Amino acid sequence: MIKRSTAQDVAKAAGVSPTTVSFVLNNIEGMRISPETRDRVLEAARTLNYHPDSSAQKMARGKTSVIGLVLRQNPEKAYADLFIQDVMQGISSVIRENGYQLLFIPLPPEDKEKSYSKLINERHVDGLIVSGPTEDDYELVEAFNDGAKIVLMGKILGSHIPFIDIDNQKSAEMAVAHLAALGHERIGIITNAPLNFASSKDRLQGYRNVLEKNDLPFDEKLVVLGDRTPESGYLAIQELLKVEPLPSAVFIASDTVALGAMNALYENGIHVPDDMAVVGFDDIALARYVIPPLTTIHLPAYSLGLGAANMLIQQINNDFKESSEIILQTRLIIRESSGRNL
Amino acid sequence: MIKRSTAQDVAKAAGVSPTTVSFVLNNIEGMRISPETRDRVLEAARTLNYHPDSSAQKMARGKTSVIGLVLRQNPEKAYADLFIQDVMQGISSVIRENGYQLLFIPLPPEDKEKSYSKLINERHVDGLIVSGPTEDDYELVEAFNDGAKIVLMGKILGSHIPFIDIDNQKSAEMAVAHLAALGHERIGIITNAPLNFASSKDRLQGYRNVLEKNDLPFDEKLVVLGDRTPESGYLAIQELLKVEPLPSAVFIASDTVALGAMNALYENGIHVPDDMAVVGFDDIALARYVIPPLTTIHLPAYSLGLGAANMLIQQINNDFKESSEIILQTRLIIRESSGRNL
DNA sequence: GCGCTTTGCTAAAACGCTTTAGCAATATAA
DNA sequence: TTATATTGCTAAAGCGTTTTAGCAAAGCGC
Repeated sequence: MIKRSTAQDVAKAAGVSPTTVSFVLNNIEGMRISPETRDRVLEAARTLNYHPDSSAQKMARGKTSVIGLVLRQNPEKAYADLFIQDVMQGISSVIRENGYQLLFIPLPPEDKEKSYSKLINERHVDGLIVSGPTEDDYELVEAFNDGAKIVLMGKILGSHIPFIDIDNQKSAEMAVAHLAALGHERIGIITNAPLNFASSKDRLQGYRNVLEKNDLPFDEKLVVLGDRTPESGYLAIQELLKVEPLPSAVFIASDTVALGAMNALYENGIHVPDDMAVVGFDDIALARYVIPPLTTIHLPAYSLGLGAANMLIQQINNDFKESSEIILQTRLIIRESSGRNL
Repeated sequence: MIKRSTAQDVAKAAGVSPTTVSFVLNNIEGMRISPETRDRVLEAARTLNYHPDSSAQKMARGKTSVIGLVLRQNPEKAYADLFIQDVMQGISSVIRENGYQLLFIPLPPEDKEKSYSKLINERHVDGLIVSGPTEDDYELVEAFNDGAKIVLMGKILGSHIPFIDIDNQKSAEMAVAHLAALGHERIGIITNAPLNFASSKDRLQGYRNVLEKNDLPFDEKLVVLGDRTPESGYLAIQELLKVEPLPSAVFIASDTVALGAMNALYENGIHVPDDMAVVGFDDIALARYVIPPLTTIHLPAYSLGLGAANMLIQQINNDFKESSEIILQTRLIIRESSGRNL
């Protein structure tokens, strides 16, 4: 194993001090370095294949240049929810630009041992983007109050943690209103996740609002909980199929869950949209390729990631340009799974 | 912002030296610490909410406890290939157990600026799992020869880098042989990725082998390149539909690509499997939920991730139990998309 | 009471960088 | 010519750990 070369080595090779090496390599302004010296250092660094040790830099500079994306889910499910992929793309794009790296952190909700402060205190990360926080994440609030740099995707009521989110309630209303407008009077719902997630609760509320506005009765039996995976949708829709009388449409508050549900419908010989209209939520990349293509709510996942990363970096730099509470617009994408007027 | 507490602070609070703090907290054997002192240190650490600074530990210990998963793809596509999700799960499970963390590193093939050695030399990571290396990744070989700890998922011919892989050629043979056995005589192929990826090339070779074995002619027009995404499949299948005479079956060497292709078939009113039989590759979680459910080659993605992580950790510890070349078994999963005998 | 071992702890160096303060040499101004 | 500014660099401290070497006190055998 060839030994890594250090700033010392470069300094010696170039006949200067490590200080000068640091100045040259970091392009420090205001430090006068003659062009010849600069070239010599650069040359030495290149021939020695020098790369500064990031840990040493962290120590010296007091920052890590790593930001963490924490997914408040089991590791098994963390990667299952497809919309997170677009989010990651958005985050990646700004992060790279600013010289940060992304650390991926699945953090199961039941993991209660001071995980956030651990993450931050151990200086693994400069800041955190937390996706899908639960409603009662006291530890997160505490960490933020202790000075941790945090941006939420979603929100925690009553906290002052900056967040970027969509209007889940209004978006769900759009989805269900579409179904109602098509003439459906008995509409089921499969939630995206358990109800301790704010997004689930809000989407369910949106569903109820539309029923009320259209004088449709609310039937608890038509509410089934999903849990982010196709599997959960596959199971959930079976529950719905047991209900009498059968709904003619279902709003599934997650495309990923909807994929599983649609398969179960197919297996049961129930045709979408003729026998059962379906509207999803998220507009994952695959939604357009499902058979039949899925009517859904377009959630600007890429922008969500982009915005969150921007907010976080601003926060880290104590440089607040934008508002610390951003709500992004969604829109209804009508494809085939919702069918036509009854 | 409440100041982070350091080992110094704990030492002072417990009335001992930082050395003792370190001994207690790391449970160093052979160092005699009285139970009372130990308790005092532990107590102080708890009340001060002490967490060791990971960078400082890295410096002192010379290791980072982070391993990198590098995806040899554009960041845009890195998350699109769904099978990688299962791989990540497998990796995560061993990594957690061993106290490592996962750093996610999309590394575009065109990114030629010494990226691997940069990663390793900057000490961001202790080791690397490289997914889908291209055939001619000299830099990777060089990094390995320089002592970097690397495990490949896939392989590079002629290098001695440990790898874990499947037999792509044989697996593709299974897929195409299934189609041939059903009576198809004109079978197309959409590759999973461009042909500079070893897996693509091998799968194509498997396809050719079966044609030959069954005395079926090889027609270049029936070979279209996919590129890991549903979009690429959507486009690729249209190429195939222009060919005269039309194939009656197609082997799509990636389920993710197949999803897009199947949608295009649907849009063109071509029924799967009656008008066109389809066999995929990977057996992503969704394959079972596609309509119609996808016949495919089950690739043990989880085990792949698990095995790779294990091999890497052994390599890091210079503790070679298992072989450094592992081939995992695949199997054909027959669902509906391949249909019945013609 | 003398040497020897064991116990329980600590001092100090090391890891590889950044950054502040400052110094010598040269250039400029008066 | 002397005072002052500028240029081009470096010494050394500091970041928060781990770890090696070693020291004082206590215990033990004789």
